[in-house]
Amino acid sequence: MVKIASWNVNSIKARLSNVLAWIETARPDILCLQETKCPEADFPLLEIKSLGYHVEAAGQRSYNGVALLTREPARDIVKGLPGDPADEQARYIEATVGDLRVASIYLPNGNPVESEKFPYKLAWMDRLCARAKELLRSEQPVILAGDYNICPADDDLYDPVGWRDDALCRPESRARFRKLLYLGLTDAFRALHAEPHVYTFWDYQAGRWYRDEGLRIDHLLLSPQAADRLAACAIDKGPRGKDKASDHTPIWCELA
DNA sequence: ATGGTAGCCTTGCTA
Repeated sequence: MVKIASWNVNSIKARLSNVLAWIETARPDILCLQETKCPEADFPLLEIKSLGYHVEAAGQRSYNGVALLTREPARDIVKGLPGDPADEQARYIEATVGDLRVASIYLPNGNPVESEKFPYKLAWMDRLCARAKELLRSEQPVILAGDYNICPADDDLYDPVGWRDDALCRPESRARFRKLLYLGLTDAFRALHAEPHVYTFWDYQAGRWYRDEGLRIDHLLLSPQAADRLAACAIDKGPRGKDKASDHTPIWCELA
């Protein structure tokens, strides 16, 4: 059994003690991080390596940043989503770990939709779709894990009407997420859990956590060869309730 | 109620 988790930590430096504590209890084989918010040279390697993990990171100052924490060394690392050499935002890292090809994805938020940020999001999703096609052609187990900044359906958030025109819920965004599924990828959480209103993100503002008013925007997408092995998938709400919490909480799955 | 919070270092921007 291999356990793969994804967590938007909203700064690895600010979250280090929470992350270390979660790793010690959850013991994932692979942990995909997003919004690390630091260049690779500043990544807190010692503390993570002392828990028995290898670190591969793609970062930049202040914004974005992704990483792969793995118990086995990662091989054949790709940093940056292929398809646009001019894109300098640190939102994608991909590697082979054991027999699994895994990516940590921080998909652009896209708000406000009137700005250039929304077309950037949609174009980024088109590039992700192209990359997913390539990976699926390998017929290997693949897991695309991360903060997709996409709320797939109205029962994946607390207020569908209020969020209707948000970049996380817009039809253009949801259509591109469905396109990933139509390629043959499986939403691991939805494959095993039908219940509505289960979330991975609760805004810091307006008491959203205390009211359980959140969104399901962090996803584990599996190729058929990975989905065949899917044994469990869960959202661990524990870390969201801790002091100095990220606004996201980890989602994990186990493959037989 | 045009609010509210968190993290970065840019005392505004991103989310």
